[in-house]
Amino acid sequence: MATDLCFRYIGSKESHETEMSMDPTTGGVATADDVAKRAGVSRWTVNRAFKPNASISTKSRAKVMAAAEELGYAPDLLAASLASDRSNLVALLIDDFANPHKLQIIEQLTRILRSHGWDTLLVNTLNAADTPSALLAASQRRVDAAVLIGVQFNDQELETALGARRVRKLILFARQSENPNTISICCDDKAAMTTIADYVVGQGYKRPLFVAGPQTTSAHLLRKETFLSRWHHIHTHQPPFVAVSAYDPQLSYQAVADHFRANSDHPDIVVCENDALAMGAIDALRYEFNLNTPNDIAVIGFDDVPQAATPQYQLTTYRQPIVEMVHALVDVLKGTADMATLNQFSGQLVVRTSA
Amino acid sequence: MATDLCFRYIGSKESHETEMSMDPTTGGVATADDVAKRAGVSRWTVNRAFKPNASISTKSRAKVMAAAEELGYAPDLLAASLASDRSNLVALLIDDFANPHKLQIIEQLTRILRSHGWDTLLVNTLNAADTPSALLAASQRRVDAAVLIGVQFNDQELETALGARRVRKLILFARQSENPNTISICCDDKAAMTTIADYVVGQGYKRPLFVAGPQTTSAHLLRKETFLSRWHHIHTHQPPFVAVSAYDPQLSYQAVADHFRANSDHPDIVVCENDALAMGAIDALRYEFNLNTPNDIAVIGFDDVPQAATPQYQLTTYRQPIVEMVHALVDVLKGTADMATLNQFSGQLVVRTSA
DNA sequence: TTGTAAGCGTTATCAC
DNA sequence: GTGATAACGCTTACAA
Repeated sequence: MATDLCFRYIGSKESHETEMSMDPTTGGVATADDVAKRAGVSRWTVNRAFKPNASISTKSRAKVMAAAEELGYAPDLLAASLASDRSNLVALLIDDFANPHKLQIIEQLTRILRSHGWDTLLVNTLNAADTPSALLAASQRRVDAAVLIGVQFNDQELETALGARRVRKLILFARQSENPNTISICCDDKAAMTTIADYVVGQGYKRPLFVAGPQTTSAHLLRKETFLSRWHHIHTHQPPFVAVSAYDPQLSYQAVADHFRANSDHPDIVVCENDALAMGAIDALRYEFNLNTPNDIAVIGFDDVPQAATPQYQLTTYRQPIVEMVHALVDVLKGTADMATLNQFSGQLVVRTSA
Repeated sequence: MATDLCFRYIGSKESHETEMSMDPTTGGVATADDVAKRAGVSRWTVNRAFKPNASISTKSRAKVMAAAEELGYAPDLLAASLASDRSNLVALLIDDFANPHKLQIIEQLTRILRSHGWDTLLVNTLNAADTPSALLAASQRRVDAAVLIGVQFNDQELETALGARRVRKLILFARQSENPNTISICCDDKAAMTTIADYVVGQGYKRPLFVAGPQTTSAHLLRKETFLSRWHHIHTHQPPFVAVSAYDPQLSYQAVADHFRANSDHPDIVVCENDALAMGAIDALRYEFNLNTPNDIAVIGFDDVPQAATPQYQLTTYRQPIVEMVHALVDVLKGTADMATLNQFSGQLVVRTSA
């Protein structure tokens, strides 16, 4: 039920101290009407002047732009959204600021969306139960789409939240989902993880340990399953794995340390679901057991976060084509995307010295 | 001039594939009018029902809420903003996603603002010249305030951008500025750095090297100046320093390495303007000169980012009271802030093993 | 406590 | 190519 969702409202007027300056000639902010009057044209013409390919004479446009410049006019996107039913606003839902990869995504997403005319509403979702509420908040701003970046959510709740209000497009970025109401923009995780598994086999490692992240039902990575089944396919046995409840290096540190303490037959390689976990693993091995990569043990990650390239990690990892994926998101927003290839991106293995 | 600013507009209608479900009874999304009709009250009463302390009978409110629930109604914040001239939207301008401290700020800011009813527009400003354009974009969304997090900007351009459009409040977060049009919410940098300087002196270090960030004119930290003058005050000589063009560990790595190679009389402590620089410095010392903290050399930072606590850094640093500062921001937004204390926050020295 | 009417600044439609 | 007029969904008086 949507009963417990927290509605946003806009409160009553309050005193505004430290207001910024406004145009004194109009007593407020210039509107298209002001510009129209000054330029001696209709409001609609002013409007047209601000549209890239509207049918308007260059002379009219010049007049309008000159008047707009003098008045400091810029179109009000709020009013435009209200009238047009499109906001050029995208909500970004994110629940984990500790994972450097999410940040790379945010950075590219905000940058590229802005260059294409979309603004970004950043919504910090606290946990899976909070996602519907965040989605509702976004819908109240009439976002053109909501993009979930590895956000934990519950299909059932999502369904309710979606049905209740309009969220035009629900996009899962860098995650796969079978939910038919969502659009996934992601790598072919199976292919990627198979590449890694084959690399591990090819390098002659024999005793892998897999470190997995949260085992969610809704938007999972297929990385663990793929690696384990691929390994099983080749070596006819399933390697051990540990799973942590968040992509947090500290949790990985702890889990790996625990595993090594509990098992005397140490792995020769630790394969991690992503770099955040891999970095925690490397730290644990180094500071708890004095095992260093690559001499004593190997570690492999996924994502190629900036820290992966630093001297203390030199992490072998898999890089997703984030920029391409964001461009695909822009296509989705424009409605020009090829839906068939959206979850088929492929990246590349970046071989450093850790494995 | 504002001539080169890039105006946003909202383009013409396009086909919407993959649309989400809408309420079939109305053929679209429920409005306050629909709810009013269903509940048998006026639109205004519906409105009141969604305001926390409006004068409305509990019976009316219950009727309205029941109807709203059935129809899946939630107030449209776009229309509300347009009508009320307040958006409950805050723009967050950020230009550096590599600095972990910025991320801590983003996380707290988005979380706390949301819990107080404000949504966050995240604007990725590419560089100092881009800030006015970002500010304009924000103003076109009628944001209640723009918050700059350590964004590089040029006072002159800012002035023009502000004059041209309404940005009600321009807030500098974790930065000081003399610009009278801005509100600074920050630590008392002088007091903080004096604490650090006195600690360094007290621990008996004799030959500090200071690593500073970009030397901007508009929103500077007083850290370098404070440390150098404090040291001069005590030891009657000014220690050497290096400055890098961004708070990037890699740049710090390079600058520190260069300094150590160029000067044979090595420092006994490296004092850094923040943790990002400090981590780069530690890496450089370790991997270029095999100098480890704290035995061979000491390093001290500022910010207490999460990585500062990891085993490879164990960084002594200064923690700012981010959460308190964000609450102060909320007060500023509400108009209830005590403007006199906004740039007087004080944090605490976190002593670990690096110095 | 509740209802009515007039905006808010755009876009969409359709004439000219 | 250009201009009137009606939405868009809400808030803000003010009246009942």
